[in-house]
Amino acid sequence: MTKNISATAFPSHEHDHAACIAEALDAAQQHCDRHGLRFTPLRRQVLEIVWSRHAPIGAYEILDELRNESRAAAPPTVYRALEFLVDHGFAHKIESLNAFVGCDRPDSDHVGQFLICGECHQVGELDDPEIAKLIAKKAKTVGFDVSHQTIEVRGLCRNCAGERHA
Amino acid sequence: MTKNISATAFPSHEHDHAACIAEALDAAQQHCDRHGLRFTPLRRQVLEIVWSRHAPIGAYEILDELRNESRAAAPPTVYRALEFLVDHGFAHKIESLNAFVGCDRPDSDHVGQFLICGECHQVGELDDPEIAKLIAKKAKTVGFDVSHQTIEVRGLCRNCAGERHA
DNA sequence: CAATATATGTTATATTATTACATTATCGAT
DNA sequence: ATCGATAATGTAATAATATAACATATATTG
Repeated sequence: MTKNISATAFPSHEHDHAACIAEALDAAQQHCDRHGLRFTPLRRQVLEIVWSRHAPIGAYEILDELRNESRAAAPPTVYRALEFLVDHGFAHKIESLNAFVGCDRPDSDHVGQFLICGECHQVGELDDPEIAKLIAKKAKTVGFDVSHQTIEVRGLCRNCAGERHA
Repeated sequence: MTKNISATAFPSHEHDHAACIAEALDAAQQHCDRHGLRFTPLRRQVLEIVWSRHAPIGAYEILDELRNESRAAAPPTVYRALEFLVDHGFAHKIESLNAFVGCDRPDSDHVGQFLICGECHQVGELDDPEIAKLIAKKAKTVGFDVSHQTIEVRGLCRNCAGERHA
């Protein structure tokens, strides 16, 4: 049984946030080095902003952050960086929120299966091949050939469910 | 084995379009009658526009249609009608397209599992409880309690696959 | 170092969605 | 029937999200 949720999903409130951001940036850096991709200062900065919150962040919030960090920025600045990050698996877009989350497994060519907590708004990522396969199989029964899946699930995460009962 | 894709999904190019719209409108009317909902002329008109295309339609395209049909209309006109239609299951929003499709099974409290053809842009709706259950089960393994699922799948429908080979 | 390709800056605008408030239509009780 | 309450629609303004088009700068390659 492989671990099927990322380590950073629904972290406890006490987790070492700085360290987990650093890890994600390192992973991205290494991936880019290995694949001849240009992890430019802008792209790194945007990824850092995305990771600085363990929850989806909108493009215009990122834009505000960039400007706070005194970088010249306009919407295309952000959207282009996000396009790079999403294309290479460093981040995902959550369609139902028009917002973006970091992904710490750039290597795996996974379908993102996102668990979005309605309480803390954090997002966990399942990467379960069984789900993907079942959907592809069911689609096939009606003659549909799947190329990409968008799966976004709302609900309550373990941390928040615990707090409700406390 | 229950039929798990709606009759109107990926209809052949020769299907009786007028009849299938009429059916959907009738079904909506009956559902509203039975549940004390007000199927007003505006709501009917918007639903008819949504159904007039077997593919997702954007709110502003609906707005244009309404104006063509010489009804006073502004964005809230459309969004409010859509809210009603979506709330009661007569239509669904496709999050990844910011667009809306008709649903011909208002009664069933189903999760929509949408098959979006990249070629003809039509949308089929799976309503497969196995998929929904598997996702809920997998989420549970990481302590996540599911309340709603958004599932949107891209690919190629049977009709279009056939035409490619023809 | 020149030529090319890639990335970013900048302005403008397109697209999608909501807020706020006025008006009209419908429903229920008298 | 009509009054009052509720729900639906009209209307104007604006917010939020995303892209197009073109200029400039930075990196890569020969």
